[in-house]
Amino acid sequence: MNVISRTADAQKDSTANPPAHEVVYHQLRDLVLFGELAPGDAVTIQGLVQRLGAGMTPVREAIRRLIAEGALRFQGNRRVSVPTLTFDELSEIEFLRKTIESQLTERAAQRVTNADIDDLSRIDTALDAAILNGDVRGYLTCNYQFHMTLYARADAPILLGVAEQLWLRFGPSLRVVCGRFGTENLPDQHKELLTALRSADTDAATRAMVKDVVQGTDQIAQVLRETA
Amino acid sequence: MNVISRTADAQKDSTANPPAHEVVYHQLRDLVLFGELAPGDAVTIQGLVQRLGAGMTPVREAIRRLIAEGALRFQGNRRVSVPTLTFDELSEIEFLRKTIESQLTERAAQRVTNADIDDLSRIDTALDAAILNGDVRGYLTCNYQFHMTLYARADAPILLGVAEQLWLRFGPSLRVVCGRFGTENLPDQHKELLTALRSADTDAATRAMVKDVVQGTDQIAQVLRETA
DNA sequence: CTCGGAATAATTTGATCATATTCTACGCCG
DNA sequence: CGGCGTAGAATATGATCAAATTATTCCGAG
Repeated sequence: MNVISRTADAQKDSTANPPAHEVVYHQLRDLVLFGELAPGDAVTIQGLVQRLGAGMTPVREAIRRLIAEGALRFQGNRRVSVPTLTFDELSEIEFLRKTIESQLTERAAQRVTNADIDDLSRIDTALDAAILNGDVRGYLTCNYQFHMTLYARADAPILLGVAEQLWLRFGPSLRVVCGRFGTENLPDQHKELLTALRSADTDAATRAMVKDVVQGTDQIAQVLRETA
Repeated sequence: MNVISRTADAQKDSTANPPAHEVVYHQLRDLVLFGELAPGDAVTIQGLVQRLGAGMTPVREAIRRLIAEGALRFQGNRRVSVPTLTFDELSEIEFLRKTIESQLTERAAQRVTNADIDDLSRIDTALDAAILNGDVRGYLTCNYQFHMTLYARADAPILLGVAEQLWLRFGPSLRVVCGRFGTENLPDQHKELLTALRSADTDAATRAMVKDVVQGTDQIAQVLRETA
């Protein structure tokens, strides 16, 4: 039957080893997203070949892909680097995040189940723990996971893709923010958001999300001001 | 002096031959954007190697880049194809285009010079000629050029980049629209837009742009409805 | 004699290609 | 109808070529 072959395929897919360029892409993506690479850092092919123990071709493809997504910047001469945000770019990002992520929150709020909210709660608990321990990497990953888990419920792949791209753009700067302010007073409107979700208050949820976005953007802006 | 060496460099840059992967990228991009490739068409590496007379590596990179931009779709098995839009995706695109392109129009309207408006006028004239002649390719390129020339004045690189990605997503479907309706009654709120720009009426300009977006989206939706 | 600057040499890195390997899909045979 | 083998395309590697930045050296001026 079709069902059997489908199951066989699914099993095969889960067992399938993902292609190298995919693996390298995700590794490099996380490096950018969680601030392992600082703004302005040079990204060389051969450096990544050694760092990740991969071949040249997969590394090349991963870099191209991340350039297309705005996570890396092609400097005209053949050099590639992690972009440094300008004020103007940051305000563009703020505008886009406010419209897109509030839309994602609105749609997600209408679709979340109790199990979803419990998942989000668990992530938020881990996030709090990371803040207490001063675990910057943990904070960044949990925060990202919290937002993306919620947005995944919005059932809007294109909006989600754009949102992911925006996060890639300010990821490196966010790491700098943590280094500057410490993990104590970082934006966390998650409690407010969770209670809004539990009471199915869509408006309150989107308001909380916008607050979270603005707060995060402001902190990055402050660091930019100091650096300049 | 520094000035002299800089000028020499600039001259060298203008003469510089662009790398092959860049050339292939733009060729393939135009193929998608102007509907040379229909939705659902398979995109093979070797097919492009022959069609464009390029090497494998540049073609690979161009394809990856366009996949990252949403212009092509990776089908899980190693196949790549031109995506077919769904209704849900189309409505996401409409939402994003309305917010982003109206924002771009607003910013551009505050910055355009008379020379810019004259440029836009010229493009619009060429567009009208293409419509009269039933020149689909000419219509598509002029229409794209009209919008992007305006948006370039907005001085907002990130917004512009997202807008370009969205155009890549519905480019193939737009070609189908032309094949279905002919070029006669295609969306063209450009006259209204131009007069608004001339009188520096920002609100009227953004209203005209939103109308243009909605009209285009509706026609695609109609074709999708018929195809399904 | 020392210092600054420009031209050039050397090293590093990116771009491209030819080739081997692996995986998918299709067709054939049991 | 299902499993196996083959064909063909995509993936990945390493070598080779080209470009750019860096380092060095040489010359002239102070």
